Amino acid sequence: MSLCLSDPLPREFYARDAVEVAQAILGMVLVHRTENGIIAGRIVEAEAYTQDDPASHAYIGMTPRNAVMFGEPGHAYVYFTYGMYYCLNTSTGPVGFGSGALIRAVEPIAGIEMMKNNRKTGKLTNLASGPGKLCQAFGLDRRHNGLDLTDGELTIHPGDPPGEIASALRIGIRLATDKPWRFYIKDNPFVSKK
DNA sequence: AGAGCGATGGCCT
DNA sequence: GGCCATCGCTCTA
Repeated sequence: MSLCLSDPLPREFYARDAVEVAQAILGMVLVHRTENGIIAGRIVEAEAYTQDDPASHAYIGMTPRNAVMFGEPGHAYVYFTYGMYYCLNTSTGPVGFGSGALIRAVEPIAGIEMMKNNRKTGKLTNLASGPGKLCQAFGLDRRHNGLDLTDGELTIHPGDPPGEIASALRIGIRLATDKPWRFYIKDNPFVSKK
C-alpha cells in the first residue's frame, strides 16, 4: 500500500479561531510515524473549545495540564481522561489564548493492521470512531503531548476535501451544551455518532 | 435501539 | 473528595 502525502499543513492553518479550525480540518490526514510503520487516517469529525467556553479545559486559565492550548498553534494537546483514555487536540488561535480543536474520529487509511491490534477489534468503523478510540488505535498517549503537528512524528496533511459538513452539539460535556461546535462530514460512516 | 453503569486515575479546590 | 471533552458491557424491549 502506498500513501502519497504533500507537506504538512502550515502553522497559519491553526492560527485562527478554533471554531474555524474544527471545520477546516475535516478531510485532512492525520499521520503517526511509529517504530513499526505509518498509521494514517482522514479526519471526519472535530469539536472546538475556546478559553471563554465553560466546557473547555482552558476556561479555568493556564495550568500544567492544559498549557499546550495556550501555546503556539499547531501543537498536539493530548490529555488523559476517565482514568484510561487519551484524547488528541490541535492547539489553535494566538499564543496566550487557550483554545483547540478536538479530533474525534478518523477514517482509517494506512496501518490498519496495527490499528486492529491496538484496538483489539477488526471492525473498520469501530477503529477510530471516537476520541479515545482514535488515540488507542494510533498509539497516542502523554508522550505525544506538545508535539509540533507541522513537522515530525505526528503531523496533519492536506487530504480529499469533505463533502457537506454538518454541525451539531458537542458530546460528553456538562457545561455550555448549547454551542453547535461539533463538526463532521455528513453521511460518513466513520463519525462517532449521528 | 436505547438507558444505565462500572472501570480507573489524574487534576483541581 | 468530586469531577471528568470515554468506552463497552449488560439489561430491558
